[in-house]
Amino acid sequence: MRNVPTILHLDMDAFFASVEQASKPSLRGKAVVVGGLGPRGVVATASYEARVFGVHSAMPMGQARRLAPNAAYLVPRFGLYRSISEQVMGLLRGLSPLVEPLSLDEAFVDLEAGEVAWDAGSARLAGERLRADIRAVTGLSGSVGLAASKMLAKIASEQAKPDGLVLIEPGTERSMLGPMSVRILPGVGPATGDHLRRAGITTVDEIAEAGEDELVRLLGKAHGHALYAMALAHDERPVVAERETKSVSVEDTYDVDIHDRLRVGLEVQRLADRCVRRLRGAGLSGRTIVLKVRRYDFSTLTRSETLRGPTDDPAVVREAAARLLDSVDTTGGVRLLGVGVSGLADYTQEDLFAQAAAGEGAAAFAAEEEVAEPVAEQEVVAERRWPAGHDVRHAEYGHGWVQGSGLGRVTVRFETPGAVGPGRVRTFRVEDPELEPAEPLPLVPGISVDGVRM
DNA sequence: TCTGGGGTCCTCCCGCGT
DNA sequence: TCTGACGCGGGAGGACCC
Repeated sequence: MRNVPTILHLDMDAFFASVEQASKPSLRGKAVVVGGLGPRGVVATASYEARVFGVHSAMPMGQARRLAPNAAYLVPRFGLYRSISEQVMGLLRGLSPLVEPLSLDEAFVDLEAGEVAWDAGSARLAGERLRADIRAVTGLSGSVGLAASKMLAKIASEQAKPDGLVLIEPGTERSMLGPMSVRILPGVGPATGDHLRRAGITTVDEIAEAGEDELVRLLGKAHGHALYAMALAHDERPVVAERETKSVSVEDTYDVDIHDRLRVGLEVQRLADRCVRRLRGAGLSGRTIVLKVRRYDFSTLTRSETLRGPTDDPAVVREAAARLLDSVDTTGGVRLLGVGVSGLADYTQEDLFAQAAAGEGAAAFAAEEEVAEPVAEQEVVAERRWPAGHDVRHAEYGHGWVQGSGLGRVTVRFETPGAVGPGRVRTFRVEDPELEPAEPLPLVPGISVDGVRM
């Protein structure tokens, strides 16, 4: 392990919620919850104001609404988050060629490889400058951790939150880590945490004291060795810029369990098509088709089938998924269905025969894009057409966003990211011809969401 | 109170070939 | 010829992460 704190971990603060607050002045300083709004939705991100009420990620939406009934509840806008994420990742790549994104809002950077830092002082300077640049370009805050390894840099950024920077001086990591809960180590979740607790191990120091053999006995080879090393603050994992995709999958949780076997079959076909579209979009094909079924009682099972060669043919994936479904008992109803493809190969490695076969059905397949769903209820139509939080434009009142919809009405607040105070609120009929969906506006005036100066 | 979606990695089991 | 060890691919499930 290097002995200088030149690995940087960036974690954007409450990313989705912060983006929404930046684009909607009336929500600044308010509790904001972003996530699925259906009956089975969960919280993706809660603003710090909402966390005060006990709302946190992965919490069922219903529970969040009871805890914070007056918070703003919004549907995620991944397109917008992705474009802002790209701006941030661009800034990171300006520091070093070794940038490893972990998600839209997190990344590791090897500052030494970028020759922007060689000791604690220069690393801290680079980190503070980065935080200032992120704020200037996106208007958002990010927290930075600096340490001599990935694990410690990540722990440091956690401690730095929100809107801070923490640097762990080499030589101090064992004494810092020792008294902390085992749960701060990467790879220790609820199950492993319980497992260790039953063995009388609750702190990082106790892992080190237990010894490597005992850990391997408790948790198995790979996990035991890795955890013991982490507890001693040994982590040699390099920052890796390019990581190849290993699988592509899509899944849907249904608002109401599906009992009709025919309908289950149709949904599986739709998911297979969506999965193939994503696969092709990434220029990939794969050999193993996976069907995932979550039943009414939340028990989850997967069935898979490995083909003789890789495919990106929708018909082949549909048929495999249908065969797999034949082996699953769905009586009692299903709450989730998913289709995935793994064992990926580059599309270009596809043999010519398979490509020719794929070509035949391609036109028909492309035409099937987004088949209209047979939706009965007016409410659902309104919510689909005017999702809470999405941008709209009105011929007379200008740019705004949907506060809510229902009973044939849609309520819009007219304001833009640059405005100082909250904007006016108006309600319209859902079919109002003067109202139309709109693209998000840039968060920082003069800098578009694509990062281009205007 | 009732649990998303998209991934990764690990373990265990089984059958097969050597 | 029988048996076992072993490696490997495939299949299922589980834990974890954001």
